[in-house]
Amino acid sequence: MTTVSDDRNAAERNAESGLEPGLRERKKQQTRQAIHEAAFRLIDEHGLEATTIDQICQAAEVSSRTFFNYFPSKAAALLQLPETPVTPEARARFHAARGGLVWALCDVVGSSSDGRPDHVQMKQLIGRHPELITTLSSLMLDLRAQYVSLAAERASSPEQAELAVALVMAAFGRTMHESDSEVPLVTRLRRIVEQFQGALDERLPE
Amino acid sequence: MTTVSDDRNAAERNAESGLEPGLRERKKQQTRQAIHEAAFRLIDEHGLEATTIDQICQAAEVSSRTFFNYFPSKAAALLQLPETPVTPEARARFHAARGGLVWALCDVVGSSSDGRPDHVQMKQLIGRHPELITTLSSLMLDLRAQYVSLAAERASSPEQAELAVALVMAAFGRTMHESDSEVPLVTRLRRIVEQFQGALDERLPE
DNA sequence: GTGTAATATTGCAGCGCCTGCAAAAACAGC
DNA sequence: GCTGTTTTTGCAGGCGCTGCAATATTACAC
Repeated sequence: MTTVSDDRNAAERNAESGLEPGLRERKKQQTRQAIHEAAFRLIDEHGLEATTIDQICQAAEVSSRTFFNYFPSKAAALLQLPETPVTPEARARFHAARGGLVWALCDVVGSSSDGRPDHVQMKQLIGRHPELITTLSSLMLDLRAQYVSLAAERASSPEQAELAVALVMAAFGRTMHESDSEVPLVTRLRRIVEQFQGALDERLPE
Repeated sequence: MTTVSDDRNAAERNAESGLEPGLRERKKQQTRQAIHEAAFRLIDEHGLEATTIDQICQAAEVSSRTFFNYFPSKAAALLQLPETPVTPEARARFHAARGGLVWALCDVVGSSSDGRPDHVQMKQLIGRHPELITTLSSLMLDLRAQYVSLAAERASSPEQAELAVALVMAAFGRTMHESDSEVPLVTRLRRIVEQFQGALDERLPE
């Protein structure tokens, strides 16, 4: 029988009590980071297709089975997308943002990606390997769903929420093709949305 | 040694001389169609993930190796995207279209899909299985490239061509979520692009 | 320190997707 | 029928990914 009186696991109790993470948690983060870095280095060197998961595991010194305990796929280990990009702060900023729904979404999407510690290296990697763009967009599908439900909080209809997200995600895809990594993503997103505007107003249909 | 005097194969010689296709060619089309129909029926019934390629082959009465002689993947057999959606007629219509670049692209993209013999059934299938939308968009990537080069023929810059295609493809993705299959795709594309316009003009940024 | 529960890592067996290669079958033209 | 071409098929195998059970490691109470 167990000695603890509740049904929460150690990690939850730890997070709730605000204590520093124990050895176990530190090792997990360390393993996760080792896998990610090995994936990054090898894929940057040989490409996504040419790099096998076994090679990554060998470089990270873990078994291939452990790899899948941390990431569901090779691309996930490389890109390491946040599980919940819509943080409470992002949600607050979204509701406080001035301008239309699309522009508010640019803020959220842009800052969630800019906030990553290695976002500069990621941009450079994607710049060197354009084929990763399609991989990225397919991995972003569940993130996209979160953006849709966020957008629905300000949209007049669910359709309008999906419409706005579709626009911003299309703009996000375009930002990947640009090479100037020093400009913050939010700015670049807004620029592209403005270009969308220009393209649509170019000439009205008959 | 061979009895023909040139290095072209039978199919090319046939197409060039305009003769009716022989038994060999007819059987190929027949096999292709059998695989496609089996894939369509089984996936519609059990879903994309739950249907294995071996099941499709069994239903189509071909070996699994033959399957891959016709289609590179399960989804490709189901959707059977045209290899060249930009026909000469589509190109002519594109250049003759009035209105801006985006609107002209709507014509091409819309008609290339509406022209399919089974486009009504495909729409209904996608309506019943929304998860196919992501599969479809990843398969459309090379088609997208063709649209980009087509757009470049009328665009003032390559960037503008890619921008316009990104917009139209985003609109195309939205059309998949609608259920009214009787309205032609071109019309629905234009409607969504107009909604894009409205969403962007909703309120200008500060 | 020791014992026990919780958690992480690993090996293994296995399914499914997909490819190259070479043999066998089917077709085309004479 | 015979021959060359094309298609089909079987086979071997790599790779991605998952479930399961055994093992090793950490956490905690005593």
